[in-house]
This record gives sequence, structure tokens and C-alpha cells, in this order.
Amino acid sequence: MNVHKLLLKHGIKPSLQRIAVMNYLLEHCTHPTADEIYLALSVSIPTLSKTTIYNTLKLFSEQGVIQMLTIDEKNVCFDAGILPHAHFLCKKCGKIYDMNIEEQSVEELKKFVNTDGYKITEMHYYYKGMCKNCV
Amino acid sequence: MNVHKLLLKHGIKPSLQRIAVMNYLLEHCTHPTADEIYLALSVSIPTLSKTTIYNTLKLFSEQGVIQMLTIDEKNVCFDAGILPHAHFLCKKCGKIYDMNIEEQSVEELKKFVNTDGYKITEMHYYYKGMCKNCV
DNA sequence: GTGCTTGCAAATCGTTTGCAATAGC
DNA sequence: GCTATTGCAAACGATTTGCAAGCAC
Repeated sequence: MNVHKLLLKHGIKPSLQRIAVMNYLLEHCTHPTADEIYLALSVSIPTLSKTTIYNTLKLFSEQGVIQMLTIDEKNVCFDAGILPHAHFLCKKCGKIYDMNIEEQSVEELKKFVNTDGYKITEMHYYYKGMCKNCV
Repeated sequence: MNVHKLLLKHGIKPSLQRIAVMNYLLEHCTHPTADEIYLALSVSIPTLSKTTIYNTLKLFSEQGVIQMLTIDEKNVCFDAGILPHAHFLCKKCGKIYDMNIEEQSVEELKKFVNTDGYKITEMHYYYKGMCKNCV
């Protein structure tokens, strides 16, 4: 599916800037921060403002097109991945890795927690420690 | 176990301020922010500085006595609970709830994720949505 | 032309830093 | 007295806000 249609499907008017941000997130699964996205895109869109990046990311996460990751206390970062997966933060190098979760396991995972009466819209699984390169 | 000994066990010199912070965390399982702890303790310790709160919380989490929760993008908050448990953030009222996880389930949970080569020191399970009062 | 989107500049606020005063062994 | 701890004031930096200009239908 192209980005244009993806945004429309979520009720988001696909402006030049919004398409660029969404494209960037889909092509760079590196959990970028608002600043990283801004720096990368301002090369091709010189008039781009950081405010627009913040507006856009806020809109996207409100509409559920992307997820806001708050694993790192320094910076909020963003993730356009649709499939559920866990994240691992290396305390030494600061890199965030994706870790696959078997799709059928997600339902299993829910069973471990008593969710009675709560309406759950997002699940986040975070691990912290040392990555392969830093051990 | 008293707080004095708990701190010593983790190699932390138990100063008046550190004991006060640890006591506060143990008695208030409300996931307070640095600011909330500061405001609460500065009543009885008028000379207390926010820097000391930050120093203390950083030291505690480095030594593994408390956990830093980054579930809320606005504020880092803290948790002295030792038993593993999941957290739930209500997007409407902003409250963070504890959710029990059966202790034996924690090992089970790990099986769902491929952790080869990673040295995991912390696990965080976060849910977001609407709480009972806000639905 | 109306309403949404953009983007600049300034403000905000949680957190960190530099450094001098203080306390504890 | 030496070392670690405390705490003030200033700096920092990510994010938000106010508002004016621009764009789209």
C-alpha cells in the first residue's frame, strides 16, 4: 500500500510534509527521534520546521499509525512497524533493537496479566541490558 | 528489612536524604516523579534540594534498588517494587496502575522473545489505554 | 474565503552541570 | 583533614505554545 492511501485510511490529510515523515519512518526502522527525522528530511525540504515534525508525529500516534516509544529516558522515538514486537535498549551504546515475537504469542502474553476492566490499546515490551556488541 | 540495611546491602551510604527518599518510595507505590518526591519531602526536610533528589534516584536505579519507569512521555517516574509486575498507563487520566504478573509467568514470558546474545537486566511490560474509571 | 497546515520565535519545564559549602569518618 | 554528599544557581535541551503567513478545496 502506498503512503498516500495509508494516511487517508487513518483520516489524515496527506500533505507533502506528512508523506515525507511517514515515508521516512517506513524506510528507516531505526526508531528515530523527532530531531533525527527533522535533520534527515530538512535536506530535501529546506523550509521544513521542527514544529511540523512534532505536530505530525503527534497526529500519527493519536491516529494509531505509529507508536511512540518511551523506552529511553532521554528521547521519545517512533516506530511505524505494524507487527507486534519487543524492544531492547542497550544501556551502554544506547541503541534500540527490535526483537521478534511470534504472532500467536501475543495473545498468550495477555493471559499473564489480569486486564479485567481495562481497555488496552497499546502493548509495549521493553528489555534493557547489554547488546551483543557491548557485552 | 529496614531501609538503612537495604541501602547498605546495595553499597549505598545511608544518608538522611537517601533514607527519606527510599522510605517515601516504599510507602508510596504511586510511581512518583522526582518532583513529587521533592515536594513531599521538602516539608520535613526544608533544606532539601532537587539536585539531591535527582542524584539519589540516579544512584538508586544504577544500583538496582529501584526501577526507572519511562512509560509516560512527560515524566520519568520511579518504583521501588521488587516483585516483577506490569504497568498500565491510562491515556485519559494519566494514572499509572500496577498489574500483577504471576511470578512463575515471568520465566514463561521470556520464552516468547529471542534473547540470544543479549544480556538482559531489566524487563518492562507496559500497557496503555483507558482505566476502569475513565472508560 | 474559510479552515486546516505550516513554520518561525519565544516560552516552558524537567533534568543536568559547575562549583562551593557541608557533613561524616 | 580527606572524601563523599549536599544544594544553590545557571545552563541545557527537548518539546510546546502563540501566532502570523500560506495552502487547498
